[in-house]
Amino acid sequence: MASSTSAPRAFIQQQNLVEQVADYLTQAIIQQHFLPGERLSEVQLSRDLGVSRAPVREAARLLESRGLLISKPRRGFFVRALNAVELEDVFDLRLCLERHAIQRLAERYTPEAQRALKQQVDVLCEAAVGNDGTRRIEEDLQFHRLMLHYAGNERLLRAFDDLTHELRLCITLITKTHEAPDTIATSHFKLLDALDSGSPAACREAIDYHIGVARHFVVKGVGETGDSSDEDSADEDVLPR
Amino acid sequence: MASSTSAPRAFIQQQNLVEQVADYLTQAIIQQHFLPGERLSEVQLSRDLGVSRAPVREAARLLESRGLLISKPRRGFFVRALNAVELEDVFDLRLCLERHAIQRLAERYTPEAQRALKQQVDVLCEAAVGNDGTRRIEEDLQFHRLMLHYAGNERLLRAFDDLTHELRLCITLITKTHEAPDTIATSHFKLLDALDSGSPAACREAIDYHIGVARHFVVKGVGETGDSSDEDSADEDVLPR
DNA sequence: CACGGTAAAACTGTCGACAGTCGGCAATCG
DNA sequence: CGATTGCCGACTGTCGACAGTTTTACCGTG
Repeated sequence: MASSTSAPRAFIQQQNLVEQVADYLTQAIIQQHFLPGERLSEVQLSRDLGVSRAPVREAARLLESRGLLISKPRRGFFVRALNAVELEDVFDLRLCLERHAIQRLAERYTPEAQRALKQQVDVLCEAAVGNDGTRRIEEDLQFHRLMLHYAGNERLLRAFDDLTHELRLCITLITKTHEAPDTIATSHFKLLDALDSGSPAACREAIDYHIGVARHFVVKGVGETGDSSDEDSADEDVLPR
Repeated sequence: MASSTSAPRAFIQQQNLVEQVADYLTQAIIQQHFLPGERLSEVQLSRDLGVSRAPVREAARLLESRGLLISKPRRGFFVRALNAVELEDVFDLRLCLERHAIQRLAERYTPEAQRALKQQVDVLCEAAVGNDGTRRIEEDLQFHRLMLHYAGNERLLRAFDDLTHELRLCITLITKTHEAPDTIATSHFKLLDALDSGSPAACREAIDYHIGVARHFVVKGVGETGDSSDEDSADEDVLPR
């Protein structure tokens, strides 16, 4: 993380530097090369990546909007650290979005969507038996992303993507305490069955159960491994306008 | 804990240039000083505002994340233009968020929340009889923001705030075709009554009706005044990962 | 007169540099 | 010995400048 004499990424020469830096930072944060609460030095990063500070700053702003970083004035950018409450809020919002999405999807459940979702469940099951925890999570998220996609609301999908970025903040926690392979499979098959049935109530019940299980595992992981870091400012949110 | 007033917030020093430029740009876009689809020249803006291009670029990135601008590589930043479908999506997501919020709020409807909401409805009614269309919209949004706030999910509130930024893109359309004052009042009183009743079904019905009316007026406004602008690229969304 | 090509102008992406500010450390005082 | 104050280093915020690219305007040609 600090004092990286090692050349991190040599292939910084393809498209927008900003997006490349943003991708690098995202991966580095997800893989915990930068720990939650850690401060990111702009000059350090620009030196390591061999670019100027301007792209680094703009990429950091991008990640800030995605909830991966937070900026303190005159202090710099810090890796976001989710506490238990914030994590609960994330899962509550996810429940909100996916409930809505599965209802919309049930209204317009095309054979194409059905095929794509089934295929993704197969991929997920294949990944579930492997020991690559990160890939398991990614395929899981991809299934849900497909649901949101076929729900037919681009804006809803964007809100979900924003949320998954934050979810990836604690992806290492999830990989350690994830469900068993067969649990994952049955849990997703239930979603497919509910969609096939076309019953809104069944869909809602299935998604509620599904998110509830995921939330349970993540919260358990946070509780075991330790929560977020510093709580420097105990400022109560006095309803900003 | 000496001072009970607890105002350690030292406003003495204005914020950084980035936020100032962002605020200026936001207001300029809302007030249609920059038309939808119009390109924003960085050098022009920096000259006009008397700052360098760096803060302008960072502010533009910020607004891009809020959905007010879109950036095309090597082309620059353009004012976002919502077409009819995107607007429908925005209202669908708003319905999703507010349905969830009012359910959560009903579960924890404190006297404080009740008082604040009632007060805001009074303010809104007062604004509704005036002829300041923009303020009417802002007070309306503020009421809904209060609902989201007292729902107790910070992340949900942030998603709502992101959405309102996009809603403000076509605020001038809304001001022209907004509802009558008494309609606004009764519509919001129904929400309060539903919350007072504590019935989830009543809350859902009230918010569905409420959002539906708002959506109707906005879509009508778009249909009358004209939709979005250029559709240069007819790229079909091929399910990006 | 329409059209295509070329060159100039303008603009974005990126860089290095300077100034103001913040945090930490040490010297001084009670 | 502990607390306070001044200083120093490091860093962020901001700026002007350069290179590559896109747009535009002009000119020549069919």
